[in-house]
Amino acid sequence: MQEQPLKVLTGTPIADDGDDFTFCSTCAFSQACLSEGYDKSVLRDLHVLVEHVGPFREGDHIFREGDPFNAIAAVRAGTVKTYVNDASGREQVLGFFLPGEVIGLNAIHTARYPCNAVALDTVMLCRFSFPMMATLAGRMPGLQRHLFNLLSQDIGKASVLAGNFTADERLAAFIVMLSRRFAERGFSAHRMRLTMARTDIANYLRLAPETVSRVLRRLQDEGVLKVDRRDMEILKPEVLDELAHHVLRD
Amino acid sequence: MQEQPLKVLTGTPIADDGDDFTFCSTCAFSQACLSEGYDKSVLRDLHVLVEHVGPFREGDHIFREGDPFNAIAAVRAGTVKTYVNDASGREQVLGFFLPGEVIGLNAIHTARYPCNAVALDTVMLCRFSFPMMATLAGRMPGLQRHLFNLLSQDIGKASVLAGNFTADERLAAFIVMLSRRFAERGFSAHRMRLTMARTDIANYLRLAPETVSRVLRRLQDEGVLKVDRRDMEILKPEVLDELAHHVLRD
DNA sequence: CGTATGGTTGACCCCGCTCAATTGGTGTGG
DNA sequence: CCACACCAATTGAGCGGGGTCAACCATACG
Repeated sequence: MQEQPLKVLTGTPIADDGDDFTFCSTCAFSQACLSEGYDKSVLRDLHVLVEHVGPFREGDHIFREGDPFNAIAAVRAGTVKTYVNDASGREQVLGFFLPGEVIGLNAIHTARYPCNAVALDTVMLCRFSFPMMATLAGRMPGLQRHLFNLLSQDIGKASVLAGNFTADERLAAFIVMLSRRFAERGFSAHRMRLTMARTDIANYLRLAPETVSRVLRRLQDEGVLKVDRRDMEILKPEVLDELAHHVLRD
Repeated sequence: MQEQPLKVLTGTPIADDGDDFTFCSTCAFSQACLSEGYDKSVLRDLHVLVEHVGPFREGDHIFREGDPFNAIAAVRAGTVKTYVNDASGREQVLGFFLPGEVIGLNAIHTARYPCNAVALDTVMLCRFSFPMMATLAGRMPGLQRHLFNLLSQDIGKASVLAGNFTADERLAAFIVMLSRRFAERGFSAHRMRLTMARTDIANYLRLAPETVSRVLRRLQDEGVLKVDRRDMEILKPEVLDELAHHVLRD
């Protein structure tokens, strides 16, 4: 498999499309075949179960809680928010998924989606039929290992929510994580567009929207951030890292 | 495979031992072979990679953060606590594992254990070499599916910690979950022994030990619980369910 | 323009944390 | 068998971070 020329990624985070024998470069599954020396027929098997779907528009639901599960999906472009409605009917944000990340992994064991997924902007997806993928994984050790890795990785992901951290620490950790995830996919680590509303961030971090507002204001006053509406620039990453340190432990 | 006579389980939660062709009845893997009609040679393959280890005594470590990962383990008897040390060196309890539950699943993708595991009382384990298990899963779709299920199941497990719930709700949810997990394995749902210290419960729920104490006291005064040291009796399950309702959404 | 929606700012209050003292159960040595 | 120490658990007093409620502001859209 050939190395693809590194695309200069600016502006809207959108992954390149790949072709019949190459996955999108940011795709979570691209490494599954790179690591092993599979011939083209096997790769074709893997690609044949990939279905490009979308675009979804802001507010469109990708799946809803209780829907029968049959596929996981990698985000190609845009941001997906997952959430549930608690006993009182209030929304509880579970996570945000950026390009290259995989949604639906927590639906496997119940055969139904345990949460809702909604597009926060224009979203493109790669759907993978999970039964077919599992079958294929039986023949491709590399793919099986990759699936185990993806699943295992997600188990410890709730660290920002767990632990009783201060509002400052939570928000700092949230921003640092966003920054890292963007950087991993080749986007800027310092300038980013927050595709989610303040209320979503607050809800995700289990804070009041007012608190998020106040903390952002203070960080801006201290020259750590520059926030204009949904555009954010990180001016002093080291201050954020220091704050996030307690949450992220690194 | 024959149905085993249902053992009357009282007192100490300890799983029966199984034999060469039968898993311990409470084991998380017992269903992996029951569902499919595997012949005995395949079952022998599965059993041959099971290694009974223990006993571990109270305070013994089963693995430590950073240890190289090579095996997952099902708890046969006793309780295992997992925890990490945060940036300030303070302990952060991640979870408690009862007989029949599996530890080590979150270590797969890093190839190192991301947390510590310690025995809270006398603990017996079944170790499964993970590389061997993964290989075998390639030939046994039922086993592969079971592993996917176990992993998927664990992704959403942090619900008691996520969400900003009151101390009452958190503690009630904790007790209800413990009760259910004991009941699932055939132990009493109403009388249980708390193998973990108050400080561990508090730490796990992200509350101060004093708060746990006070809530338990109030629940006892209201006749919901009877607590004597580490022995707990649930007198009004419906009150606990009502409190836990917001956390567990059911 | 007027209206709607999301975001910001201010005033007040409550839940749960902190600090400190006390109890009680358990183990140990004389 | 008792005296003592040690640690977990409990109880009380006081306080502060962040939630709640309310008003205000700004941008987007008809």
